[in-house]
Amino acid sequence: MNSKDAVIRLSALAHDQRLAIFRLLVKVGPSGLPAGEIAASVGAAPTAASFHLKELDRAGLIHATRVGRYIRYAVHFDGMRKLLTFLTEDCCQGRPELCGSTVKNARKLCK
Amino acid sequence: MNSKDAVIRLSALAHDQRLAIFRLLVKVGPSGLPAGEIAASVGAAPTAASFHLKELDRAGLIHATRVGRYIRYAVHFDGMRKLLTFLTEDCCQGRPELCGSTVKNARKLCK
DNA sequence: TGCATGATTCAATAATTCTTGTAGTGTTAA
DNA sequence: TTAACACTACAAGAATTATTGAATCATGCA
Repeated sequence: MNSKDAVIRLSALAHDQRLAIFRLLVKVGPSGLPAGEIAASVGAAPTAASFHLKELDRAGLIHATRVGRYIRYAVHFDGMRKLLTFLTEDCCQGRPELCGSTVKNARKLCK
Repeated sequence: MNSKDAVIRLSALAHDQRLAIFRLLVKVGPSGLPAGEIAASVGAAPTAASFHLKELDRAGLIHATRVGRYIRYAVHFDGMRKLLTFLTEDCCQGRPELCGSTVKNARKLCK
């Protein structure tokens, strides 16, 4: 994970509908959802949803799998994890007591 | 933490120099650094650094404190934590085993 | 007060990203 | 093979964001 990839991922998430799509897929888990269902859930036109799904895919945050005439999208958990790790790397010079409640709460992620 | 705030924070981080500033401040911890030192560290002009610091501040990711004629910036750890939590909320419907290595590794955040 | 230093604000241009509609591709089933 | 469906690709105008230098503000000290 380098800075350029992180910026691409953060840019992908820095959009209302894309963030909603990402969070929806995080909730759903590895099984994912077809594009049409995603579009309906976040209230986006199919053409817009397709565009945003492509952006998230390109950023390495989700991945697509064709199943018959549907295309299912699911979160790319490793891509998400690497981004989160990159953001907090070497936090407080490895002295977690300096972060206050950050450590304790970060441990609750995806609990 | 709502979607709009999250998008503002993600947009703030989705920039090469701002991401570098943020990660630098995460490493440094609560004591922070003066604006000039931050600018020099990330190779930005003072005027550009000031602009980016303001963006990060406005997003609630860092905060400023004047100390004599210096202005020190430090990470706003609670703002960072809330963003990370928002991104992974209700992950896999509360069934962490579905995430694979995500849980285990998320726990290493800010270790 | 007057000056040097650290940092910010402003304004104009350049660059990127968003939005929307239309056309097109791939797949299923009659 | 033809029709219907799910989804994607492309293009153009609109809107937002980045960059830069000059001017300005705030503080400390002689």
